Amino acid sequence: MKTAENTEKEAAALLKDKKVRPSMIRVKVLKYLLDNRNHPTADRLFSALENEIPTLSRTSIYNTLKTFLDEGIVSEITIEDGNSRYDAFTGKHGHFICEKCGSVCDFDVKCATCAPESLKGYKINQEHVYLRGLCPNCIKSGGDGNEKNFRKKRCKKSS
Amino acid sequence: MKTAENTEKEAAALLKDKKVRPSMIRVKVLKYLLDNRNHPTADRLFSALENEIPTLSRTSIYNTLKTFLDEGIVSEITIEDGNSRYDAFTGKHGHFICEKCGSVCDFDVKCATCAPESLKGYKINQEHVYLRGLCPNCIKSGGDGNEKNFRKKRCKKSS
DNA sequence: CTCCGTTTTTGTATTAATTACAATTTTGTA
DNA sequence: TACAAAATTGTAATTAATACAAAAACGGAG
Repeated sequence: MKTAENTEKEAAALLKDKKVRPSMIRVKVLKYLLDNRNHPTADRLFSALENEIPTLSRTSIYNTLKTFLDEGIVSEITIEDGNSRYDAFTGKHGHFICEKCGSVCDFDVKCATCAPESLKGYKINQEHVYLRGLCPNCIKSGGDGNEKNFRKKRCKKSS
Repeated sequence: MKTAENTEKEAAALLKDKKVRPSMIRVKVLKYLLDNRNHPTADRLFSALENEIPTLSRTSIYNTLKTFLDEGIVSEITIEDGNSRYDAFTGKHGHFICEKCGSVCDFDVKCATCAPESLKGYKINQEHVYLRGLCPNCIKSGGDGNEKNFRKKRCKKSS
């Protein structure tokens, strides 16, 4: 069974592997991403960890994420404008966002690659598949998902 | 042959079709999007049109784009964080962004849909496929595209 | 054509995410 | 233990986008 200490060790090992010094913040951020596959924003990560690390600053979260991005430890999900989310899972998968509640979930993409032959002169580094719509919960609770200005306002907290 | 007046009329007709009053700004914004398939940001649209419409304000660009989004006249491309781009072409296609020069181009996606059966309780409204990498021009001009912090800084102008 | 209510456009102020940067603290090692 | 390098922090600045209210343009009824 997976324990908290296990993911902590796993995170540290993963960092050493990538030649990134496993400082406390880095380990805790990566551990959070491994334990909580909820595609958090930088702000959500900060909120989740500020209790554990009382001196934590937002800049450190941004620094950490930048390091992780540079080393390919996490990928950035830009499914929603102006609110980057981060994902530590490397297997190929797509992301769905509910336009009502803002939750993001993974799904398996059917095709191996979406890149066609017409891009043969290009170097492809990343591939992202994003779906937008309504999740089952929000369908149940009403609204057909075609309301105007649905979830257009910025909101800080979303899962 | 396609003339400037033609796309202007085309844009106006498209708007009337969607029950959106074809004001000058709306027609010119839509015309720009139809004439220039370069996936502009709001700011780029503003820069492109401020000469033609001297009283233009950025807010009007945002208002116009919001109306277009609500009516399904354009779609929003969030391939790059913190810089939404807009596209008036409705046929299914993916978007590639060059991590060096920031240019965005279209490509045909190979599979009809990327949504798998596992999402059968969901309502899918939009599907986006984004690729990131290096375009042929930037490959020629050097750099392997794996530089750290490559095009991480915000920059206003990009095509 | 003119009046009047509605829609569109505009300008200013605000919000919120992210970055810049310099100072401080921590870390690894000689 | 001491020192250089790396990590962390706090503050200020930047930027895209939004809120909102005032001004302007529009369109139909009389």
